[in-house]
Amino acid sequence: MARPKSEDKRSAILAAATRVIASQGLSAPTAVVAKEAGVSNGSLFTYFETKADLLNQLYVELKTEMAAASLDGLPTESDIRTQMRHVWFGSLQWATSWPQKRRTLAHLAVSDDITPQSREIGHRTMAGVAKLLEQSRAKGPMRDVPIALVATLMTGLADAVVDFIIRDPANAEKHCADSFDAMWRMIT
Amino acid sequence: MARPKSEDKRSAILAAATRVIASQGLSAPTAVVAKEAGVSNGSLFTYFETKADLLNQLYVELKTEMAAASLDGLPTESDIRTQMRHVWFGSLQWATSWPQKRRTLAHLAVSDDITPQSREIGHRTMAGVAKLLEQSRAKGPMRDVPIALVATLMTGLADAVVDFIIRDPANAEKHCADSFDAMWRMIT
Amino acid sequence: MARPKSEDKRSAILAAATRVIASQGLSAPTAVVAKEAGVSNGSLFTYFETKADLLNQLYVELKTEMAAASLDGLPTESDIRTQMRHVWFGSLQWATSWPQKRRTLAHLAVSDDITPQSREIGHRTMAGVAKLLEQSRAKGPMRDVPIALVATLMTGLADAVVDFIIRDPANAEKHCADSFDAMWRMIT
Amino acid sequence: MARPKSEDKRSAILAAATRVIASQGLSAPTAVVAKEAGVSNGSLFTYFETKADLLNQLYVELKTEMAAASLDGLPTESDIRTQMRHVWFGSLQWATSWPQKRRTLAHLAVSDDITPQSREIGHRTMAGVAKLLEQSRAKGPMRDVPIALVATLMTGLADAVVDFIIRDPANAEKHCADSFDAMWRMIT
DNA sequence: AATGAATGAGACTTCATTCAT
DNA sequence: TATGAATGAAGTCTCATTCAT
Repeated sequence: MARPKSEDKRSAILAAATRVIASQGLSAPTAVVAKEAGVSNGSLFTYFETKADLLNQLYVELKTEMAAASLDGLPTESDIRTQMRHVWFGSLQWATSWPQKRRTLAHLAVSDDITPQSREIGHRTMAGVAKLLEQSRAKGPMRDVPIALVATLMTGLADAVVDFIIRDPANAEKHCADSFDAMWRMIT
Repeated sequence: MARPKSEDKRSAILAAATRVIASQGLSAPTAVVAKEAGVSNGSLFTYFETKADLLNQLYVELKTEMAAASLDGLPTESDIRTQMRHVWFGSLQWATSWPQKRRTLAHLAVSDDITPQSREIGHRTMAGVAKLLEQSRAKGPMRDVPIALVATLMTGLADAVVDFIIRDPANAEKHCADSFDAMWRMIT
Repeated sequence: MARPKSEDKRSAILAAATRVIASQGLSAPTAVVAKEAGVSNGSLFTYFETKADLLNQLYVELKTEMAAASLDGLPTESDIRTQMRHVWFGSLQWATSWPQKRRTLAHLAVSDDITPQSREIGHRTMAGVAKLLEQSRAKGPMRDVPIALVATLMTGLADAVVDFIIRDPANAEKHCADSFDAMWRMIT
Repeated sequence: MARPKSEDKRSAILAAATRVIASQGLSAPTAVVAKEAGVSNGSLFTYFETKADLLNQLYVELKTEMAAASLDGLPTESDIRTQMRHVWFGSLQWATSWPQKRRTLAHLAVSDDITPQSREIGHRTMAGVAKLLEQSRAKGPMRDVPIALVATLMTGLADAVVDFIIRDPANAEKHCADSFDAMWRMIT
């Protein structure tokens, strides 16, 4: 209860959790996370009530960060395709630059500990992207397809490319471009 | 002589594991799986040496079943698009008909317990689909993109649709059609 | 119930148990003993009702064998010292020739599974030696010490030498002689 | 800060283990040891990493205690025989005063869980006795016998007497004296 | 009689969470 | 507030013994 004293410590724990979960999976003990964060066993629980709570907050944090990376510096004056390309490259770049964050996020995304509320928040961070997407497909072949399906398809595509790039980082740039073209063909 | 190891029991355990993991996740206790299968705690371990072993065998089994569903009844005489459509509908249908299997497979796919060997086997079951894919994109805009990337994108797309359909099964048929069209635009 | 059919199988199990216990200790699973004996899991229990039963029978068998080795070829016409020396060398030789038997016997000797009855039987196999011992100390300094104590001391000495010889087998013969002299000084 | 690891609790666990192992053997469950120590199941493992670790520490502790009992109050100014007699009575007295410790030590001594390191440490605690022994036999009939063998013989003798005394404690004093005389005859 | 699958009690150990310091 | 020892429920796996074949 009450805001914990040190925001640094909170961040340290979240960062440690990211690293530990990336390498050990969600079953990583909280004790290991605490040690990695340079914090005591018990302190972790003054910052996060339960392990599930930690996981949820981490999920939201990573989702938010990813969204920010996609939208940062968006050329709002340019045409839709250019903006979309910016988003596509931004999010892929984030994911491939921070493989641990991306890996941990992937673990979290399938966890039963993540509440619908957290998922909803995560979803909302992507609102900006969703609007772009809406405009992109407005006059294309998917104009009558539920937007939710379109979004799902795009996300699925993006996830797949990231997986691929992580395994073959040498040609990241080209894979980004190729996949963007594919995605664009799909919705326009 | 002596009671032979019963194939029925092995199947019962795998089926039980599918159900239990779908609802409780990978951390489901082996004891629960055993009880659900109507088998004693210890018996599970005469059929599967360790829990990880059970998980791996289940993974291969489900992957194989899914591949079989996609390729079953493939109209080999028809044109590529028709065949591809058959595969697309087949695999989506399997996934939506057996939501528990699909959900469990999704859990298994991200588990650290699944060995590279198992993944390799799972991969190979999709060889038939891979060939079709190769032909599909041969003359399209992705002709110079690595086939592995194309396959990854398609799989990502399919996974995404399945997730979507599971949440909105009422319009499964339509979502299938829409997503197939999207996919086809992407590669041709 | 009823005598089991094959005496060979019984022996095979006892021999296997000797080997397995020597290397794995008393906690060796009965299943391992059975496999080592080339017999099925369940068959072991038609020859020995329980694991404890197997252990007890093995104890008696080994004790008996050791006693036989000591007394075999005893020069009953010679003087006491010569006979005693024969026994001493005989039993040490057995113990050093069959280190596994000796090791297993040592394990069994401290086990809580060995019943007083079995120990009594084991004790009795040494009766011949006891009589010799009785005569040896009759006129010596230990003539008024309880014979049981004398026997205990002698056994303790013998055990100790065997341990020593097993660790330094090269000079077995000399250690035998030295220790016999020591023992003889002790009781005469 | 925080509750410090309590030396009392560690001792309580070791003492409980001594009692429990004396009566149930080495297969005594850690849960029983914990309960006997008035400590929770899990706490045992904050003091001892594994059961084997507990066993090893207990072994070293008991060995050390026994050595201390033998050497405590050694009349270093007296002649060798007197000193040796002091040691002999001291160690026998310890063993007969603490039958549970002695019994547990006997169990531990034959356990495969005791590491060579622990045995080495145990061995070293007896260094003081070894020196005395060396002097004792210097001019006697065993002067050319390896000292290690002499030590082994003596230990074997002592162990045997203890076993005997435990079964017949009434005449402990006399058995001590008799066995010491026997031992002394042996080495001088 | 022989086989080996079936059983289920329990063993050791881990770990989220609490609480004394 | 920070610490880390304390807790005990729970998990995986083992194994003596039984029993269907």
